[in-house]
Amino acid sequence: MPNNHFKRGELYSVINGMASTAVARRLQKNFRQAGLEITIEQWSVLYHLWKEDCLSQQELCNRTFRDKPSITRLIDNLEKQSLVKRMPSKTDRRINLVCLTEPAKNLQQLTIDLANQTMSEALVGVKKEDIDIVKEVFQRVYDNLT
Amino acid sequence: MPNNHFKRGELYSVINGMASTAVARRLQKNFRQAGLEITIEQWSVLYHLWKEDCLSQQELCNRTFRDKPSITRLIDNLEKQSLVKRMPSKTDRRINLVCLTEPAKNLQQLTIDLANQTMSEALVGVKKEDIDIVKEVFQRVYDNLT
DNA sequence: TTGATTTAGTTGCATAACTAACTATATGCC
DNA sequence: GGCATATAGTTAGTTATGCAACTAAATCAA
Repeated sequence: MPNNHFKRGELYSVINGMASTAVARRLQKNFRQAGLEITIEQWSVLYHLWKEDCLSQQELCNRTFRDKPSITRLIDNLEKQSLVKRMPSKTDRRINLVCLTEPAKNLQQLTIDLANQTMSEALVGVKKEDIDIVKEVFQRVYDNLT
Repeated sequence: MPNNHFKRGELYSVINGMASTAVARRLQKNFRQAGLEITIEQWSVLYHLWKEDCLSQQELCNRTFRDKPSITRLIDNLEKQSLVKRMPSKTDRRINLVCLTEPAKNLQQLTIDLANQTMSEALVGVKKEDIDIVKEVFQRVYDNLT
């Protein structure tokens, strides 16, 4: 018997990421209000570079769950804004290392604060245990499909 | 004290809809393998029309959580594929009623089956109670932000 | 009735996604 | 060494999203 616990009307909203879309839109809005010109997608790349700088584009694909063309263009746009720089790898000439510039390094704290604030707004009235369950389910779904 | 129960590394995946993106990608793949040419976004419009045919574009905006330009273009593309037809409302000349064509009506059962099958694959090993909690959290997050 | 406001929908512009096809470099095998 | 294969990244084409500015029709109020 299939595991169809989502009713039809709800199925759709899961697939289309109703809740996560709403969170992303709010964060984008909060970025704009703070005078930040970056998109959520650009931020997600910077986010991984703040954790570990100078990753290859392929590594950014893995960590952001994006394909190669998407990363190519995100890096293009981030480079236009002088937030990252492509550096050729010294050991493998196929590889570009994507490194943060000084201005990008300075954005880290502000954007993390805005992201935390956005999640706080989103999670008002949600119990910690339930959040843990959501995280587990997300991970399980992701693992089931990849 | 802020409600930051998501740790940093997980925060991002919620905002970018890691899990729901994976589900959407799998469903798109299943559509393609079944020979269906429609996108997930187009399907989400058809989905609401199967529940209730001949909705206005504004009503489709509300039900699919999309803005007006997005719906305009989704309808444009669905019309190109002869899956829907814009019909002028008889009582309000500003309104287009978006109605299903016969070919679109025939797609309903197949796509619902594929969607259910996809959700089954995604939800292997996930408890029904946990799914209910996810749904509640999603709704709460959505309500908090809109 | 007319003039302001609201509502429904469209268009233009920028960014981003996926697929497929491509180039260039590295690796592995004979 | 030389050829097949795998890996890193780019480009082109289509679809979709968000925002701002726009047109047309309906509504509301003086």
